[in-house]
Parts: sequence; C-alpha cells; structure tokens
Amino acid sequence: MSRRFVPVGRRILEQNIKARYHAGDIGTEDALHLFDELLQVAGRSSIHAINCLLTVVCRDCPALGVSLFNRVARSKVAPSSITYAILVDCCCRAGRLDLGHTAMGHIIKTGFAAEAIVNFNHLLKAICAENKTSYAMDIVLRIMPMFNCVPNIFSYSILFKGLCNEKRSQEALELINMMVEDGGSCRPDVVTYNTVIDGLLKEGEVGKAYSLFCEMLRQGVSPDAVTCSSIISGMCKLHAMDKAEEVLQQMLDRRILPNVATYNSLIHGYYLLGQCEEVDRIFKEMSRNGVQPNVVTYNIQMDYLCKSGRCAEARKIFDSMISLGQKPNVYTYSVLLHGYAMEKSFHDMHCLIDLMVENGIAPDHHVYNILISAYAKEEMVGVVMHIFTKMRQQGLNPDAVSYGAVIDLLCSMGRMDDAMSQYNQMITEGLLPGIIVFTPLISGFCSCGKWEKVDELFSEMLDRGICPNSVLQHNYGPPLQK
DNA sequence: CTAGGGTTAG
Repeated sequence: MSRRFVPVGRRILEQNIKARYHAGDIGTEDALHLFDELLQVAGRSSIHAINCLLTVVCRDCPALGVSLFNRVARSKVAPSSITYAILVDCCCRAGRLDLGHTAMGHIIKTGFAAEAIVNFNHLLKAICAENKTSYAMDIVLRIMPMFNCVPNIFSYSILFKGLCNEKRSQEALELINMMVEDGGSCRPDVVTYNTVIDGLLKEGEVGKAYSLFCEMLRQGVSPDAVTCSSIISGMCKLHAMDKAEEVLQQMLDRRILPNVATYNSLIHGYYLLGQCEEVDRIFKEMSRNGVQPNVVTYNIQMDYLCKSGRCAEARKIFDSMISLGQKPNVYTYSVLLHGYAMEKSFHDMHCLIDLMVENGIAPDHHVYNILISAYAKEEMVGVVMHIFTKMRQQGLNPDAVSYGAVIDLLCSMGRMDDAMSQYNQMITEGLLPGIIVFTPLISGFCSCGKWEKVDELFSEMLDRGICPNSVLQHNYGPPLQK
C-alpha cells in the first residue's frame, strides 16, 4: 500500500481531482472525462478520487452515477463503503428505491453492513419521502440491529421527520422518550428535538410541544435559531403575535441570533392579520440586524399583494428580484400565477408559465393545480382535461387537489358518471379523497335524486374518518342521525 | 468522498 508503488501519472491525476473537487471546480462533463481517464490507470489508491467524481455526477444526474458505479465494480478498484453510500444516494435520487435496496443487499453481502449506517440513512430518507415511514421504522428498530449496524442520531432524525410529515408526531415523541430512558450512546440532540417540536406544533399540539421544549432544556440541550423559529412560526400561524414577539425577545436575551427564516415567519404572521405597519417594523428590524430578505421573504410579500388584488405591485417585486439578488423560484411563480388566476388574467398566466419554462423552472403540482382550478371556475372542461393529460405527460401524477377540482367541475355540470370515473381513478392511484372530493359528489347525486349513490358515498366518507361539513349537513340530513 | 431540523403556495 506504500505510496512509492503508485505510478506518478496516476498519483498526479488523483491529487488533481481531489484538489479540484475541494475547490468546487468540477462540472459534470469534466467529471465524466476525468472518470474515463482515471479508470484506465486506476489502482487501489484511486477510490478516493473516484468517489469525488461519482459525487459530482450523482448530484447532477443520478442515473448516470449508477452506470459509472457499475464500471467501477467491473474494474480492479474495490469500492469503499463511501462509494456504496454515494451509490445508494444515487439510486434514491433517481427514484429507484428498488436499486437502492439491491445495492443495500450487496453492501450487506460484501460485509460493509456495520459501517454502512450512512447507506442505510440514505435509504431511510428515500423511504420516508414516499410516506412509508412505518417501513423505515422497522429498518431502524429491527433490520439494522440484525446486521450489527447501530442506528445513530441521523437515522433517528430521518425517522422523526418522516413521522412528523405523516402527522404522527405523537409516535416520534414516544420514541424520543424511549431514547432518553435508554440512556445509551444515541441521545436526542438539538436537531432531534427541533424536528419533533416542529411536528407537534404543526399538528396543533402546542402543549405537548411546550413540554418537549422544557424536557429539552432539562436534558441540557440548548435551543438554537431553528428551535426558536419553529416556535415563532407556530405562534404566528395561531395568530398569537404577542407570543411570537415574546419568543423573539427571549431569543435575543439568550444571544440566539434571529435569521431570515425567523423574520419571514413574523412577516407572514403580520400579513395574515393585515398588519402592514408591523410588517414594516419587522423589515426595519431585520435590516438593522443585518439580515437580508431572501426569496421566501419576497414570495410572502408578493402573496400578500396578490391576495389583496394588487398583482401589478407584486409583479414589480418579481421583476426587480434578480437585481435584488434573489432568483424567483417555483413558489414565486405560483404565487404570481395564483394572483393572475384570481384576476382571471389568462393571458398573463400563460406568459408567466412560458417565462418560467424559459428560465429553466419546471411547473410542479401547485402550478398545474392553479391552472386546473382557474379553468374549472370557467367551466372549461375540455381545457381542464387537456391540462390533466399534459400534467401526466410531464411525469407529474395529479394529486388529491387536482382531482378535487376536476370532480367538482364535472359534478357542477351534472356529469356524474364522468365524475365517478375520475373518483375511481384517483382511488386506483392510491390517493386519499378528502372532503373536497366527497362534497361535490354527494351534493351532485343529491340534486339528481340518486339516493343509493348518496348513501354509498356517505358511508365511504365516514369509513375514511372524514366528518361531513356544513354543506353536506345542509344538503343531506338523514345519515347524520345515524 | 457519504447522512438529520425551522420560513412561503393550491
């Protein structure tokens, strides 16, 4: 293994790659060329440099990363555990969880399992992103220990974030308590507490969030700017601005510096209450503390303007964002798009979408849903269905909101058979219909007197744990007395 | 060379 036996040419190439990687100086194209060059002369010393190149390619084009890995596997260079970590990450980013699992199986066979925590963690993150946190939980609690791979604080944080995203913060809370009682090497840290406090607040469990915050202090874990921003955001959403300001004051007292996310929450909170003088005050405080507005700040401001019927002013902010040093993102476009939709400015909407595509930003679910509901309001079924098809062509599956808008439209036009086939389609796709789907369907069948369908849908709604709203109570009394 | 948290929208 002595360095002396590494041929000079290879060594120079490897050092060159590592240095350039560190300087952030390797693009995907360069990485591919360097990869070809290195693989021809590669030996056991080359794996570090290969990992650097794989990282670059993986970030930009995960599918290509997987094929490069296969070339490494066929060469005489043995992949390291880090190579496998990059591979699992590639598979997951490419949306190929199946390959991620295969890679993981390979890692276990190769005997890397014990040092493969990072690999498992990549996989856990991808599994949680598909809302399969129960499965991720099984991996952490049962499968990883089976391979002598001890889950670490990262594994738990990924799991907690997944649970919170699925509105299961209560379970995360129980697991935190288990971790504390266990007293082992894996204790909750500031990120763990932040994740679960935020999850509890988002589910409206303010009391439990506060208890956990106190528990965090008892355990000697100091809150940071993220902890405080989460709490402030929670208070703002409850319109409890005095409480939010109190937390801000406590932050300053504890010398925890508020950052742009903290101020954004406050700005959003005051806009929700229409208190523009307070917004101005926060902006001044922000700049006094040297915190620059970011793209989110401008999005919040534009959203307020659009919702107040002041799209033209929002557009001025949009047009000046680049010179303010902030590039509009997909949120920015949808905020403005929604504003135009409220004004029924269809021409502006289409120009904006063209601009967004031109600027390399792909329309997402929100963007399509804004379009769908705008045309649905105009009862333009043909256009709506066309957008639906186009959405699928772009590889985006319509979500419950998209279906809700389409079903609502079909029902309001009395096309109940079409509405039901959309409903069945959404069930087939594994989507959960909410009240926004059941309301138009039940009301629609009510108005054409198809009571057996009404009964059927009503029971199904109750089975799914959805409470009838006031519209349904008004249109359809009997089952409520059940 | 690989892994976790907070801000905005329909």
